[in-house]
Amino acid sequence: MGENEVPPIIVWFRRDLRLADNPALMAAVTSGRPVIPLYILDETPGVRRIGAASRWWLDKSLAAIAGSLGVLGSRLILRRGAAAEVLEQLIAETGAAGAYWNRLYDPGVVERDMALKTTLNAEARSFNAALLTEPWEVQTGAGKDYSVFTPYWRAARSRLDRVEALPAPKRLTAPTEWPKSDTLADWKLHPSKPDWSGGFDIWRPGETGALERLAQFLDKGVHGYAERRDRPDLDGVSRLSPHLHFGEIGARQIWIAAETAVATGEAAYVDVDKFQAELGWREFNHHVVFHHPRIATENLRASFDAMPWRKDVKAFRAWTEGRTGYPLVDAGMRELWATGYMHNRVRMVAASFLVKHLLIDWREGERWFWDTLVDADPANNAANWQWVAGCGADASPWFRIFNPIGQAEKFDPDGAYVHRWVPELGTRRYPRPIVDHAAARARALDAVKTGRL
DNA sequence: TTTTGAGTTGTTCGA
DNA sequence: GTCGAACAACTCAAA
Repeated sequence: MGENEVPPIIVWFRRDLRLADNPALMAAVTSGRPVIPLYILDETPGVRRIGAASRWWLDKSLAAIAGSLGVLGSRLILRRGAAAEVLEQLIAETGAAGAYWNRLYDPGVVERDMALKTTLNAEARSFNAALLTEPWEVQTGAGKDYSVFTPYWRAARSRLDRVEALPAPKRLTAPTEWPKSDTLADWKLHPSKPDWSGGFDIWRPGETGALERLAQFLDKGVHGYAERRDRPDLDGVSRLSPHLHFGEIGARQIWIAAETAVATGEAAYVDVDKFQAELGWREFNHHVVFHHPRIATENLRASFDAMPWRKDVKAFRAWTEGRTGYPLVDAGMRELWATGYMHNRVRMVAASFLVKHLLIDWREGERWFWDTLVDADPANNAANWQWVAGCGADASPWFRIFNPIGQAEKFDPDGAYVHRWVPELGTRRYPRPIVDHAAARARALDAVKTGRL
């Protein structure tokens, strides 16, 4: 680097793969310095590796953000390795004055980033891009973290009178010389031998796809969302979760768009509160995971440590492959396998079935979802599995056991969803139930009762 | 400190 | 078919 050159700022992209409402990027741009956008395929010990479906998504999302940066006269530098080493190396190579990033809140990542703040040989700055309210900003009257949703959301909501989002930068100054980069193809994020991603073509990863999805959802109207969101046979949910997970769109942008649509009366909104509360659950889950980092591996309620989980490889396999003989469960598991997604209502039923009907440890289900969901998220996935299992942050009566037949009748009344994913239903090829519902229910109630003593 | 009210998403039984 | 109660008592958050 020549003596007269201005030292650049590295913008370390992580799960914030967007240009709009990206405070780290905006801070780098407004510093007036050249900007080096970076993505690291992180191999830091203690940081959980992403699953196969997430790798598929990441591949497309990185291509999208690289393309958008290209339009602004910039690039995305790709490197792999332990994040700290990669950053130090790149700072040394480029003489960067700073490294900016947007904060994450999950186990391993928080420690990694905190350490970087003191060890990096450059100005390290972090920002909030992901959440409406960061985990430490909301506290109970006693100054503690919340573990019940309703009071948490009441407190968090009251802070959200004026939510603002940043625009996308118009232009990025390039460094005089670009550092070396891997190619996306080098990383082999897209599956091969076999390429199982045929059913994933329903998705459009990337910032543009995310904004389109939001517009589409708001356009149809959240009207009736409170009811329609429970119907897997209808197009009643936003399907923004993977976009949100990868930060292709931010919670603030969604919040503002929902508020604006209500204010301008573009659609008949009766259920916007319900939709916003779903963002609230995401906020709450991040709050919980920040204060309880071992949530993916340890019961939040220690009383569940005594639960007599069954080891049942055959049953677990039947569950993963959608061969339990319970149509709604099987449809959900097949939708997941085919598309990397499962409707929320069906997730609850399928997860409840694994934990309560099969008495298989929720952690096994959590790991399966981690690998197969395109929206697999350290906070949401772990917190929701614990919630279903009954050991989660929010007190839920232990006797709440979903009836997979009753749920199907209620939420898929014409069987459209079930028939779509289980076409052989009603023929001899469809398996008989691997457990009897009434017997399994009785067994689960007994196990929880005795296991808790 | 003690008390009090309340808590995402359910199921089954019997009247 | 509909409706209310029982399930079994716990924990949290705020007053």
